Parts: sequence; structure tokens; C-alpha cells
Amino acid sequence: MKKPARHLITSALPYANGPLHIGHLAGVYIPSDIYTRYLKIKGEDVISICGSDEHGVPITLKARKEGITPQEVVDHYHELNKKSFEDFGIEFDIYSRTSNKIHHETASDFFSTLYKKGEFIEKTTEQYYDNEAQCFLADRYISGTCPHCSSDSAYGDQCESCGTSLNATDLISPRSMVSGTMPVMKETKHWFLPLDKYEPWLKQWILEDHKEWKTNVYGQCKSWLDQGLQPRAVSRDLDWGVPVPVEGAEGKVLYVWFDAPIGYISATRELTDEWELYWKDPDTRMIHFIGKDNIVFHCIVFPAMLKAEGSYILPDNVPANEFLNLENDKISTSRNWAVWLHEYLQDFPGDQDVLRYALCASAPETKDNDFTWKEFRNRNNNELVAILGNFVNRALILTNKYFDSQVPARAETNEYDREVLEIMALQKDKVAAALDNFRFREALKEAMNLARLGNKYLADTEPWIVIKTDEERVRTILNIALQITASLTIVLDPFLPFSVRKLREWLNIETLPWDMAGRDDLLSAGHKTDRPGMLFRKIEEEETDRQVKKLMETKEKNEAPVKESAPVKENISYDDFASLDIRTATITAAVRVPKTKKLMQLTLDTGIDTRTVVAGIAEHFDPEAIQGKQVSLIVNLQPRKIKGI
RNA sequence: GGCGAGAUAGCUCAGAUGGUUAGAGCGCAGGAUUCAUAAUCCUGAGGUCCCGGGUUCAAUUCCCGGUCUCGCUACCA
Repeated sequence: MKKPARHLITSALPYANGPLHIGHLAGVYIPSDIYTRYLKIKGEDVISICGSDEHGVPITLKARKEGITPQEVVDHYHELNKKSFEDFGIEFDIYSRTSNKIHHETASDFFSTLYKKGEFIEKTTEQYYDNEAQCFLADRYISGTCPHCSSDSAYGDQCESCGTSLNATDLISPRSMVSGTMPVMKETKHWFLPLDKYEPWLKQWILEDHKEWKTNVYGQCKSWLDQGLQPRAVSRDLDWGVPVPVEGAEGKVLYVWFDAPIGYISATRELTDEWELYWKDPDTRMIHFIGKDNIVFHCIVFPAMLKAEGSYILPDNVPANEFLNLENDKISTSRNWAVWLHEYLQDFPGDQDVLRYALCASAPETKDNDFTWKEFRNRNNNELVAILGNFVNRALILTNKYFDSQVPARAETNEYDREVLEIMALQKDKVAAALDNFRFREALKEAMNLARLGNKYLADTEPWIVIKTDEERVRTILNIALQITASLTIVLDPFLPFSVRKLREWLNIETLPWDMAGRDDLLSAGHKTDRPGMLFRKIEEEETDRQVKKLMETKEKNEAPVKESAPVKENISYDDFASLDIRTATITAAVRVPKTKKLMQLTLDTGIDTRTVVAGIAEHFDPEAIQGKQVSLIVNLQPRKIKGI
């Protein structure tokens, strides 16, 4: 493979409607940061791009709910997240945002270019329109009764109660969540990117030319390509986003997934006048770091957009990670089940590298992984403190004790010394080989093995005993131990930037380039080192227990029945009310409905008869636990069949 | 429902074009050691490789069927 002239690293743009958590870090930003730092220390030409994704419906919903403008929402989270990245040493060359002017221009121009080339098809479809608020309603803005489970709190895109994905037109008695009124169907025009047109080319490019992509990425792409691609809408009716730059397109903006990846381009433009070198020169190697939920957009939709435009390069690889769970449960922003980065730093000030280490060591590279506080503590105490911190401390303290902190000269080496030096020299290539293949867990392990080697070397050579009889021999031993320490500052640099900085200060050296790692002459005899402090502190059980307790409290809070009250339905007449026959009934039997997640079949004794009712409660109640309980029931509701019952 | 990925030691994960004793780190047990933040080093115990069938001389690996977890499912972002 030809060596690329430069690298362009992109990291998925975090959506600016919430703070960042450990899942973001482990899945995307730690790998991308390690990779970027690695390329930089190797002396490659590389830029790392990221920014806030600030458009789309959820942000407008959040703004409406909080009674502020969408701009205020994104301003808040942009600043918060930008700071979190800085605090954790995630070094982007630029952290931009999609609500700024340069992005609007870039995205608008991109659309115009495709529009002028005739790359879009226009389609007029019928969509729900809110007459009172005078706007089209995205599916998310519509609620109604689910046609499958009869839950009355289904959204236009999905029923939260039974999990079915829906079209807004499927809903029974739809209501606008903006005004509460009943929406009407109205025609609206949208632009579509005909992905089907690029299908043959995508098949060749991915399925034939990129067999080396990770199996999850390749498999997902293959599944889409095998099913056949369809034209995909690139615009929507909304007043928040990049306006569609076409006459007569008032009230329409670019669909956020058209808009967001262009954010990578606008951020690069904002960073450098040479942006076209990074985006259009075939000698540039582009890598997208993303989570698994983003695969199709980065592997199919965005490449199709770039291809349609014509002058851009395509990604060389898209190393998508799986998801990180937390204490055996899915991370969820809405359920507050997460470790938030800004909160972590309040509770563990100065311990950024510990989290970086723990998340990299158990990154969800091939399958979903679980983060536990216990593992976090163990990783810190047994690996960072005991192996790395301890070795560095031993080497420097011994030097301080025996040779007044000066690097001793190496005399004659014996066979064992040479063996150790040889392993040390090979270690950087092992780390590099893993990093080149985006295997970050393995790379970190190999880097740590260098510290393990150091501990073993000291244990085997026992300088604290030899010093009594043979000082010359100890000089050689400590020289070698210190050379290992110096190499550690190189191979660990991408992973633990904060700690490596400290270590360099104690060794009194500058940042060394990658290729020097493993050399036996990084520190010359007589070089003065500093007395070391603590590289890592021990984390006590109380500290992590407190974190677990915090999560348990969240869980309790979530389980408490403080359900948000649904919007009040339209008033009904007294006659309607009077016609409801509500009675108290006793549950005599309850069984789960097979092949459903949420449905439970109940047998009820109403006092007047015994009847069978299906309720969407199986996620929250145990069949055994609710037997004998009393419920109220409208006994004259029209009977319906659900799942054949 | 359809599709994709995963399931291997107590935990977190590697791995094998099908072939003798399936690996690592952590945890656990025993020993050595004291320079070091009781940190290190050595040794050891631990596995129905998710379940059921098939192909084969041989299956944890390939094929078929199933179970569970996660993701995608085309206007969710």
C-alpha cells in the first residue's frame, strides 16, 4: 500500500442535546484520539476534525419543552461538550459546530452543486400539517393511538409502548404535539438523493474493495446493499437547520443527516485554507470514527453524496465500535443512566488518564461491553498503579538513592540484559501493528507489557541486593530500567497523555518521536532526572461505591411511578362520560403473551363476568406478582383482537 | 417481522483454512522477595468454546434450526 501524504481523521459529531458520557468516549473519541496522537508522534501530517451536530427535530423539541430557543440549547451543550473534550485531552484540531455561518454556506453550496448537476429527484408527498401552528409536522411531532397495541401515547415514528416502528399515517386519531389539534394531510415537496443509482458502484467499492473493514461494518453494509437501496429524502419541513437553497423552498431545511457529515468539511474549511488538500487529494487517507448506529450513514449515504458531488475523496476505513453498557444496563441519556464526563471530573479531579485507560482497555471493539466501577477501580489499582506507576517509581527511586538521580553509565551487558533490550526494541512494533489495525485494546496491552517487562527485569536482577557487592553491575541494570522508562513515554503517549507528561518531567526529557521507542540510548549517562511523585493514586473502594450508589439512586428514581402526564385529551361530553361503565376487577390469572415484549394476558373477575384483557404492562410487572390485585376497567369498551387474543 | 453483529475460564476479552495439552489480563490459591503507593516476581487450580441436529476419520471452528443480547430497518437523530 502506498504511504498516504496526509491523514484526515473525523469523529462522529456529538448531537448537541445532551452532555457527553463514557459511552461516547469509549466508542468514538478515545479511539480517534489515540489514533490521531499516534500518527502525530510518528510525524505524519494529520488533522482531527469534530464538532457539535446542532440541527434536527429533537433539539427543537427540547427547546420547546424548556421554553428557550434551539440556539440556546445548542449553545449550552456545545460549550459543555467542547470543554469536556478539552478536559479529557481529546485533542481535536478543531471542534466546530453546524449552526455557524461557514457550515451553513458549505452545506448550502454542497446541496446547490448537486441540485445543479441534477443529482436529486423531486417528489411531492402528503404529510400531516398543523393548521393552527401553520407548519408541517415531523413524525416525532405527532402522537396518537398505536394501531398495534392501542397505547394512546405512540409517536408518529414509533410506539414507545410496544416498540413497533410506525408511519405517522398509521396512527389512529393523530394529534399534533405542537398545538394539540388534529393535523390534516397536505402536499409538500422534497428532494431525494437516488441512492439506488449508486448501488452498483457502492457494491464494488465496499463489498469488493474494502473486505478489510470490520465485520460489523461490512455485514451491515452488505445487508443494505443486498436489500436494494431506495431514494432518500435530503430535506424536511422545519424552521431549524440549513435552508434548502432553492427558490420556492421556504420553510424547508436540509435533513440533518445530509447536513451533519458536511460538518466535517466545513470544520476543515474553518481550520485551514488548505482544506481542499485534505478532502480532494487522492493522497489523503480519510478515516471516520463512529459508533455502530452510524454505519450506514458513513459507509453508504455520505459516500454517495461525495461521489455525486464528484470532487471529493472517500473514506479509507470506518472503524465503527459497538456500544458500551454501564453496570449491566444500557446507557441512556433520558433515563440518566450514564457516567457524565463533566461529573466524573468533579468526582475524580486529575484522573482523566484513569478513565481513558479503563475505557480503552475494555473498549467495545467487537461486541458490546460492560463498564463497571469495580473494574474501573481494579484497572487503576492493579494495572496503572501496580504495574506502570510502580515500575516507574522503582526505577527512578533507585536511581535517586544510588546515583543521586543521575542516569548511570551502562557497562558490559550480559545475555539476560541483551534479551531484555531486544524485547524492548520489538515492543513498539507490536503496539504499532495493533494500532494500524484499529485494535486499541491490544495496543494498550502491548504498551503496558513494556512496563511488565521492566518489573520483571528488576525482580530478576535484584539491584537492591547487588548494590552491596557490585556497584558497576547496578549501573548497568538501572541504565536499562531507565531506558525502558523512557520508551514508555513514547509508546504510552497516545493513550495516557497526562501521565506521560509527568513522566517526561521526572525524566527531564522532551517528547520523543515514535521511531525512537525501544532504543537503548534515549537517556545518556550523567543525565539528571527528578525525584518522582506519584504517577497514579490508589482508588479506594468507598469512592467507587459512592458512584455505584449514585447509579442505584437513579434507578430507584426511574422506577418510581412519577410518569410524565400525557397531554390532556380533547374534552368529552358528560354523556360520553356517563356511558363509561367503570368497575373494579380482580386479576385471577396473568400470563405473558408469547413473542411480545410488553403484552400480558389477564383474566379478570369483574363481579358481573370473567373476561380476558390484553394489557401492555409485561415490562413492568411480573405475572405472578399481580395475581389477586385489583384494577379498574372500562367494561363496555368495544372488544378488539390483539395478537389473536 | 426482515437483516447484521455477538455468545469461549469467576469477570473482561483473544483465537483456531476443521486435527494432540483452547489462550491473555484481572480475580482466586500457594511460594519467592522487600527497591517500590503491601506495589513486584514465580507456580498452580479453573472451560459441555450458548443449545439441538447435520457434514466429516475428526466440529468449539463449516452447514441447518433454535435461544438470548445489541444494532439497523430507508422522513429518529
